[in-house]
Amino acid sequence: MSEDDERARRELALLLRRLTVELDAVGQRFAQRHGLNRTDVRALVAIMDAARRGEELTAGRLGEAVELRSASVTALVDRLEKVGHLRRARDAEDRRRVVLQMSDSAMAAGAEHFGGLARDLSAAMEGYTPDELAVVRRFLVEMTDVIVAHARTPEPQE
Amino acid sequence: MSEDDERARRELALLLRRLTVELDAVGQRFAQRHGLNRTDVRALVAIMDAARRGEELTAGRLGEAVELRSASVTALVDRLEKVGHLRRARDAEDRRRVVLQMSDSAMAAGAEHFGGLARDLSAAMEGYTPDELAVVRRFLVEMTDVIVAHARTPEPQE
DNA sequence: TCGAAAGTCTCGATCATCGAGAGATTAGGT
DNA sequence: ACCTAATCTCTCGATGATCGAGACTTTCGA
Repeated sequence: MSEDDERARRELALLLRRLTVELDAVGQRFAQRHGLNRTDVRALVAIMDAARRGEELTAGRLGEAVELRSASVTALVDRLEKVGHLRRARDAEDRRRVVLQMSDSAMAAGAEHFGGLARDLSAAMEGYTPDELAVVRRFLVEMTDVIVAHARTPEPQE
Repeated sequence: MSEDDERARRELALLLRRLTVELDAVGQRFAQRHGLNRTDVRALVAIMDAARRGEELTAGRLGEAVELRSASVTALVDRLEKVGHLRRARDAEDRRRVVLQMSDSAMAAGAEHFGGLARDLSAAMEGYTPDELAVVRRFLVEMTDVIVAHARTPEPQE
């Protein structure tokens, strides 16, 4: 393997990092625009993702999704409910549970912001052949696997 | 364009998001392992990046890098200095400035954690031809451009 | 039916961040 | 050489996000 190859691979790794930074900034922008913080946005996204799967999140499941303790979830839901982005509803089947229902306006705002990005990304992908997209797909899957291994694996001892 | 193409593109967008989530988790893991928070890690990474460019960061520039006000930077540097990850030094040329010098141990820990990931990513990229990597590179650059446009652009009015 | 478990909430404490402003140093115009 | 304005960092007090401990309600299982 040549040094140029090595440099090219290093550059790709940096591109991946840059992409994550900028994608984070998209959420950050949504947060600022709506007077929310990072956690609030993550929560709304988690609820939207669940809704797209046809599920409703309970407070507890939301806490798992955004990695917060129950006390913090209560405060989080209080914040979002106060500004009208969602409302609590007792689960009829298990009255201990609180299911979170996103308001139509919040759902629309989220779709506007993040859906618009998805559209633009999809449009930009039209400049690639199916074979090229397949290569990209394989690349992203493999890199994600490597990253996941690093995020979950114990520090190597040497 | 077929529906399969559309679905493939949507899946790629989701893969990009998943990758960012997992890459974030890598930093999160470093934070937990060293008793730091997200901001602290971002700060150390910024200082390491600068060091790789042969620069030293001042308190003010670090604040720009991690988007904190000066009061918060002072607190941040206090935290990192207290645990020995860096030390303050007055800039000899401009004595208003405080230059931040990362300790060798912190630098080593960062290189271990993030450098290891970079190595593994690079190794995983050996399974691709130069042409394939060129396609991936073009893809990442273009997608990042689209994302940046979305992070900086005003909301479209419709 | 009764005790344990699950789900959420309340309360008080802790910590990260900020705005306002102080203090020190440098830059620029005269 | 001055003097003012600008720059850089820090201090202080306030605000807000998060947490642990524990209370309360509801469900589950023996």
